[in-house]
Amino acid sequence: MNGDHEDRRVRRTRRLLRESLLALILEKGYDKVTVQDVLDRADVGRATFYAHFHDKDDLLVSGIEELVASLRQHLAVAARAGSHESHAGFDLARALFEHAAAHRRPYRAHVSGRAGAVLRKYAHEQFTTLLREHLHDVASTHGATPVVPLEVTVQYFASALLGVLTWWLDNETQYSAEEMGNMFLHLAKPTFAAAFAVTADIQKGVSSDAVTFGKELPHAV
Amino acid sequence: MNGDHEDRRVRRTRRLLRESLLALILEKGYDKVTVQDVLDRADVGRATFYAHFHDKDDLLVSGIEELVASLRQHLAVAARAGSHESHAGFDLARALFEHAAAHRRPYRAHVSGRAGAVLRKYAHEQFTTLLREHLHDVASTHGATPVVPLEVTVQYFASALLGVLTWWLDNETQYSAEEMGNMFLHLAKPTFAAAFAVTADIQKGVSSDAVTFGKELPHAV
DNA sequence: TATAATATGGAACAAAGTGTTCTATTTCTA
DNA sequence: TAGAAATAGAACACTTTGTTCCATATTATA
Repeated sequence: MNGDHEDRRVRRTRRLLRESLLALILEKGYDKVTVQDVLDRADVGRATFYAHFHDKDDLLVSGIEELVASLRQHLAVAARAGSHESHAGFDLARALFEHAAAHRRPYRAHVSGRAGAVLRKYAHEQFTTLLREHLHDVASTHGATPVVPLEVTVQYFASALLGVLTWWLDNETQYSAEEMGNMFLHLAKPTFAAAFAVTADIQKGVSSDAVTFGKELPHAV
Repeated sequence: MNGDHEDRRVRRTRRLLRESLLALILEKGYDKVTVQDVLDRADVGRATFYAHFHDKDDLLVSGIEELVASLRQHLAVAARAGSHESHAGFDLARALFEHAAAHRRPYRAHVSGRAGAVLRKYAHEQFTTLLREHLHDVASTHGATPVVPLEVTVQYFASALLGVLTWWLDNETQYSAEEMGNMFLHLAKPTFAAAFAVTADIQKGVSSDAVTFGKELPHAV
């Protein structure tokens, strides 16, 4: 059987390349790093590089995938732990800041301003996917009807979260992960309430001033 | 007197170069556009290009500056018009979406996902600067004390706004500028309230559950 | 441990792009 | 119209990219 284990040389090469790129991003920013830089730093031959990765972007993405996997796992644990209190696992944000604090180096390289356009886009996609699933769940579980098109809310939250996180990563942190998480939640929660109309409340006529936007609901035009 | 007027040839050259870059960004995305592409499209000589701009980024930034100037003017007008109603010119957002709708092409090229890292960063800086000034004004005018560090709120709003705008630009719009502005405000307003504690209310003890974050206020730690 | 498989290093390569310099020519302003 | 200034074009050295070939090394495994 071999299925699972790569050749030791392969593992070594890929690890060296990923680590070198990471270090170089932190030093010069992704856009200014050349393949040659990575080769020199990793002390790996040119032909070898192209045997493993199609180009610089490919290496970059490969590097972040393990970080994303690690984050997803961390979030899953956090979701299970806190699902009964507060806003139904809404402390995903808190968990994210914790995870970022625990893996500050890769986060700075891959999420902050030092990262290139490729990764910012990738990170944004990860966040929107996560939030889309989450909001969808919450909506159907709590019988909440979107007042604003769900996708707009998703983009809104994902961008705000990514933006605050990026700022925190790029500015020598004066706030702890916990503080950041709490601040974000404090800002986000009221919006969360505004984005959905709880069906029960509507029946009570409480949400009389709730306006519905977009074309999702027929009577809204 | 010459002071104001550039040589007609200079105007023509710069205009051609900017327009060519704009068109090429929309076709291929900024990162894949080469100086040679711009030269060919504009039918301008290589030496001429480098007589005017230091490099591709320089041309890019020069191109966006007139857009920003135009936006600032539009916002100033909107602020004057609506300063008495609603949240003290908070409909800056509405005005932004209007402006973006009126200048869709340059917005798509310079703000959306097709733009490079350079411009995203530039746009983010413009937004934060604008918001920072605005929130500062509102805070001092209305005697509102930040509950969350002002810079965090700035980053939060700027990112959310830029994110929603980008999404709107990149996805063949099904929503009008007015709808987008209204949706954004609907999401943002509650957060705005949560970000500040109005001094008058504090004296009445209404904000008893307001938590203060960060190290800005001495008693918060 | 011997061997067959395979990953690596190094060099050489064409292709594409960058930014500079020089000169002849065209176009502008005054 | 004349002098000033901008432009086109070509040639240049330089950097980076991605590929190919082959000798050498390391590895898994029988």
